[in-house]
Amino acid sequence: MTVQEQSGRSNAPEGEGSVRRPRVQKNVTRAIATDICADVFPIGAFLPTEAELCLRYGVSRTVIRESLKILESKGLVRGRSRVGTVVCPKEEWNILDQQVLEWIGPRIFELDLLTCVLDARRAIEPFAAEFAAERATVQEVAEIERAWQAMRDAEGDLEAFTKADVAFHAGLLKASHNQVFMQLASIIQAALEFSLHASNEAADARDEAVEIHRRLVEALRMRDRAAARECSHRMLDIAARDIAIAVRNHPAPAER
Amino acid sequence: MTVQEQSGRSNAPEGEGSVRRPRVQKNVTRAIATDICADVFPIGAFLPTEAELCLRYGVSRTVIRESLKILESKGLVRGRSRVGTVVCPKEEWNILDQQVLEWIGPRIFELDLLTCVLDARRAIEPFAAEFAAERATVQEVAEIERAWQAMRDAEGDLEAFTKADVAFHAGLLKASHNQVFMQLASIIQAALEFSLHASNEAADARDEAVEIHRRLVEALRMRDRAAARECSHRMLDIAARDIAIAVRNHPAPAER
DNA sequence: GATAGACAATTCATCATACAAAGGCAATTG
DNA sequence: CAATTGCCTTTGTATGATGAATTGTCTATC
Repeated sequence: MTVQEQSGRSNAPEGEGSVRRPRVQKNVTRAIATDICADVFPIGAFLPTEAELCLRYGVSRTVIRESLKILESKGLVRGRSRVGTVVCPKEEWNILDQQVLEWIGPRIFELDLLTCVLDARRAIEPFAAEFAAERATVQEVAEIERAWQAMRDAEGDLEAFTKADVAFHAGLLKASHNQVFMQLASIIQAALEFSLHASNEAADARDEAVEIHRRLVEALRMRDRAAARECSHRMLDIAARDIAIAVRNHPAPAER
Repeated sequence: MTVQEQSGRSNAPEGEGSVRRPRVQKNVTRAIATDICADVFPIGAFLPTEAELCLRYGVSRTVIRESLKILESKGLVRGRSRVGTVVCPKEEWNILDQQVLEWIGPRIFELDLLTCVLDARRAIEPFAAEFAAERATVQEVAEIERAWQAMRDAEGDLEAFTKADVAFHAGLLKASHNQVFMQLASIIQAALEFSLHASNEAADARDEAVEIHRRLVEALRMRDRAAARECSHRMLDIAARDIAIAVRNHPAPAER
């Protein structure tokens, strides 16, 4: 199936002799990227030549080349003149990049990323909470509190709860006013989305999480750095439980 | 000046009627990026049209477009169909990306990044040191020790000392076996390169740094997590002094 | 038979051109 | 004056040609 067919807007009447040219760049990039993640193009292997890729995805070389440039800039592939384009080892992938994480999707489980991210969160979030307690604006605190309210009101809606929790932590990182921490929001979001779904089904676990999140908001408002740090720690202990459950419920990585 | 002239390899004899076509993609991308960083194209402003960019940099639209795609994928610009390409606010830049940091270069001082990175290092490196003490292979410890030796033997050579120090910390992050920490190596490197030059001129300060780095290597070898963490903390206190000096010696950011 | 140099084949890199699509703007029209 | 419509501009896509460079082959020589 070509990418034009994927993008579901080929319903305009095909004018006689006129060629339809839908916008396909994003689709092609995603298609190649997900094919790489799905081992259609395995690590270390050469991608097909540009000409072959044109046929496979049904687009011109222009689109293929621009897609490859994007993938290369994110570390997924490396193009060598005259030789071809090879898929880079996963260590070189820009896993902190939002788009890359979207392309990886649920395969995040196979990359051992969840535990890495949890460890990183243990290092970062307590610090971020302290900074936020010190430097967050009232607007930022209010935004975080809105996210907390959404968590509280989510009731049984797991989707809404996850979304609110993600917003909470993203808001906290933003309120830390540290540019490095902020950049980590995307990977923490991805990790949360894929670990929360698996757990958080027990109502009492959710209640416990909501309560500790509330205490953190309060600490921010009181500008109490120590309390904020403590809340963050407790929060991560809960998250650790969730992730353990999520990982257990998934097929073992079976890494090489 | 066009980009062809910048790349200093236009010395082949110009065959009659034959057109020289040097590889210019990287140069053009860097040129546009550094122009953005240098406020030639200010934040929020529109870039010139693709046609104008072709003239300005003396390359074809193909090259311009592929460059813009790369910049867009790193968050520096956002292209809107049929409207133009605008320079994104700095918060959206992918400052953890190696290339972006190279483009920013010494302007890292103007972005308040050094203190951000120091705070991030305070959060991360002690953790990374603990993990490294636990999980580093003997080869990794040996590599870190080689970096330490290079620091010790650098004597007055500031360039060599900085390079060795960068290698030391990159090796430590790698030895933590945490993919998130590893991805932060590039920004820590950039921060080190630009802060070490400014300080480290006093020989006794260097000696103190060398000594604490030695103790960390020892802790790794003994698999002593607590000692590794402690060394990392002490190291960062020294780094904090260096950065304070570096920032003081530079023109005030004069942020908007 | 082994090695070195020349050569051809392959594939990426760049250029140039053409046209389609759609946002913005202004003239037109009610 | 407001809404519609059509033109202009600019980006998005397609295509063909050619330069450049790496890889492997082929041949000549020892």
